[in-house]
Amino acid sequence: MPWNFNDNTPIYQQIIEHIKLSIAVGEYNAGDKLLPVRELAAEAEVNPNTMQKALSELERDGLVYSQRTSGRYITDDGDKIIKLRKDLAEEHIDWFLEKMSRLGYTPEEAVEQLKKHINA
Amino acid sequence: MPWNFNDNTPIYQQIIEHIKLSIAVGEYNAGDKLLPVRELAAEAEVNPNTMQKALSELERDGLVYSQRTSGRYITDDGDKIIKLRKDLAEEHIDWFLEKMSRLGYTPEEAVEQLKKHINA
DNA sequence: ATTATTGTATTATGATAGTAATACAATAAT
DNA sequence: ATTATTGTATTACTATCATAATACAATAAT
Repeated sequence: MPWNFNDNTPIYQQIIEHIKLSIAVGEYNAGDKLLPVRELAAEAEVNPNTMQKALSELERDGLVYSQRTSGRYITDDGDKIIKLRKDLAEEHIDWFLEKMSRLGYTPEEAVEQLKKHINA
Repeated sequence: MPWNFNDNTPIYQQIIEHIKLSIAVGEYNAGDKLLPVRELAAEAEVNPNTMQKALSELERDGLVYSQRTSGRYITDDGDKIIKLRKDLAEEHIDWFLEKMSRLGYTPEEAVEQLKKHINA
């Protein structure tokens, strides 16, 4: 699968988001083994260093961990994954309400606009 | 007023958003005269070129126009300003639904989560 | 014990983007 | 006509990023 990047954001950050999302929606499960950095890099068609950079950050977040030569794994903590999805949703919600608020919409009005948009 | 910037996004883009927002919510009115680039730059504490770059883009969007030495003005087209606010809201809605969709939430579920968040 | 596979670290290079410094151009004001 | 004020253009500096090439480190597999 050729990963899809846009030009505005650094690739390594897009990789981070991509993998986070994959974890959050269950494309990876707790404890799953990841492909080696070099293979992931080949698959995404980026330099191994770029992939490594992204993975390192995911490791700092505790979403993956690596075992020296055995490979790299998704966290074994299933709750963490559930929390991840909730946190991401929460972020989007906060962001949306914040933006709408700055435009002068109350939370209730924001919901209203959202509904209107969906039923159209 | 010291403008408030974060570090992730280019300053000139943040300026664009800032001014767009000011126009959209009526802090500027159609036809209003803007301060000179240099003064705006001083006020925002950025380099004049950075301010200029932002203003140029707003000009391409037709939200402001400049008259050689007399200065720079907000568009005279009031409808355009009304449309701007709607468009911005629309953008945020689309963005929100898109992000939630990728997390596996249907539009209806997204609304539900949003409501839940507000009543908490 | 040796080898292959994996992650990690180092250093360098080229490209791009953002910012900055400065000079130029046009015209309103005097 | 001159000057001050404004927008605009040019050029250069700097930081970040992506890539690349290589080397190193650890351990599972043999």
